[in-house]
Amino acid sequence: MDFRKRDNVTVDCVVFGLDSNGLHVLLRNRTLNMYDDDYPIIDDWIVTGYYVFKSKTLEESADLIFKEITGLSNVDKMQFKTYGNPNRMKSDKDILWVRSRGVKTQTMTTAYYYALPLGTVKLKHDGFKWFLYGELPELGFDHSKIVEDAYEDLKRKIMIEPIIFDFLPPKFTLNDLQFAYEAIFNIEIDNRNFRKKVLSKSYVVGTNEKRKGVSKKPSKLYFFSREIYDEVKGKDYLVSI
Amino acid sequence: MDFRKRDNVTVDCVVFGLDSNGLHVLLRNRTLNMYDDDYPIIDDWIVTGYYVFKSKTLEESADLIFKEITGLSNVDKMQFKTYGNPNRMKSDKDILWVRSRGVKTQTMTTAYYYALPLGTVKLKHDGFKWFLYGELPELGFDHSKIVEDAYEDLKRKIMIEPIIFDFLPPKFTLNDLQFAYEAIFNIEIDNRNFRKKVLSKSYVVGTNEKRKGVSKKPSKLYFFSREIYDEVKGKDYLVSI
DNA sequence: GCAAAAGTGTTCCGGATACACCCATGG
DNA sequence: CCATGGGTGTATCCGGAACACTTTTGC
Repeated sequence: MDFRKRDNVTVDCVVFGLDSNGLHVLLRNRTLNMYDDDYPIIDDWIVTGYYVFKSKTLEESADLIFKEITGLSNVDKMQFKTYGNPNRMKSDKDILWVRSRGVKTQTMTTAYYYALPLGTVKLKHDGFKWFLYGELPELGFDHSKIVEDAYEDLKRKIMIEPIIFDFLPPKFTLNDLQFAYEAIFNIEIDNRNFRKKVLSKSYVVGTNEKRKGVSKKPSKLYFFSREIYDEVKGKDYLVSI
Repeated sequence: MDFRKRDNVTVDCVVFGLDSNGLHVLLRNRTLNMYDDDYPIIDDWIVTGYYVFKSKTLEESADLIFKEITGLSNVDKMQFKTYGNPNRMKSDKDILWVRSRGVKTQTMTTAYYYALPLGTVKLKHDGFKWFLYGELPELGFDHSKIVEDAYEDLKRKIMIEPIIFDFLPPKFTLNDLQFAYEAIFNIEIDNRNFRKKVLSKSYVVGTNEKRKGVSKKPSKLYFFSREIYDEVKGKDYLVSI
């Protein structure tokens, strides 16, 4: 394998996680101490990214990073945009930080996002932290824009691809699913109409199991069948002019 | 300006053009003669692409290429995907051709598409040619896949962004617009329902002008108002779960 | 005056919305 | 037995789909 890196190309991974508090983004602390360990001159947050190895595809490179930070494999991802402005890094902080690492400032980056239930990730150390999407801190580089673009793309794609299920465990209740939509779009949905609509989809399949303990009345569990989805999807192609 | 190139990054431009025959793609002939000028050992077609200059953004690089082949500026474009498989070029032809040009085989490419009325382009020489989308020839590299991806992305985005108007001249008839949809989606649309729907959009604005000569009864001309569109668009955000 | 494309209304159906109460369980 | 979230049905409305004939001009 060719372990050399393409020294001007990186991959960035925006990780979305959902729990009962809402939609989160996983960020990594960016710090730089110059003279005094207690007073970092840089202390903000970034999306995790890294260089692409010459022998790897972009997808493989993204998955390597994702596995590094979450421990997970085989999670769906979406490539949503490539950023190639040679002046992407323009703030003093960005240049300082990048130089301190001995890397280049002229990099382009291809950005991906991942979606998962927040609880499935065990963070390695406190350099990583989940932030509610509505309460993001100051981000380094152009990462505010990247996260925003990821979110916009997510909202779009979620209406035409079954990404929503990536945010949920394999078995979920209809109320879980409704909450996922509500949290991501920041809207309220009528419960009865929602159930009708979801149950009309053949690819949301009921089980005989019930989730107990959490609430008072046990709730029925469903799962998403990708097989059925793949069969059905071509037909209801979105042509509504 | 830094005229050095990023020697492992290119930009590819898929150019879609519409005329009364349907949706076309602009391709460029790829030939290689080795021993005998009359018997090229490579003679197929590719999408136009080129290296990215270190001082340019990806967008600027794409526009340079686009201007080079069409003579046009300020045409909307869509970045739809970045291809980063180090083994993108695997066929003998591809490797032969690339080596003959003294360039690298390990390149990634960020791909854009452009949409315009076919007639606005004056082709410089017969190395370039328009092909009906349904009758594409054999393409070099992974360009069949790229063109296909571009088309899929186009069909998707066209439903949620006003790209359709890029295919038409500034002033167009409702029947032109209908034909554009029909050609791109390869469907038939009811004329009466279509008119009702389009006329309900405030951003399709009627003029007092009529197009004469082409057909028997002169037809009313409309234009697309981006100003009105931008005002209105936020409101009807696609949330239909 | 006729050929050819432009333009126009009404009915019907299905999916979306609005809305309020009973159910099953754990404590 | 009561608190809590789970689960259910109906009436209305609106946009989409189906469908055929008249109008205006060039020749």
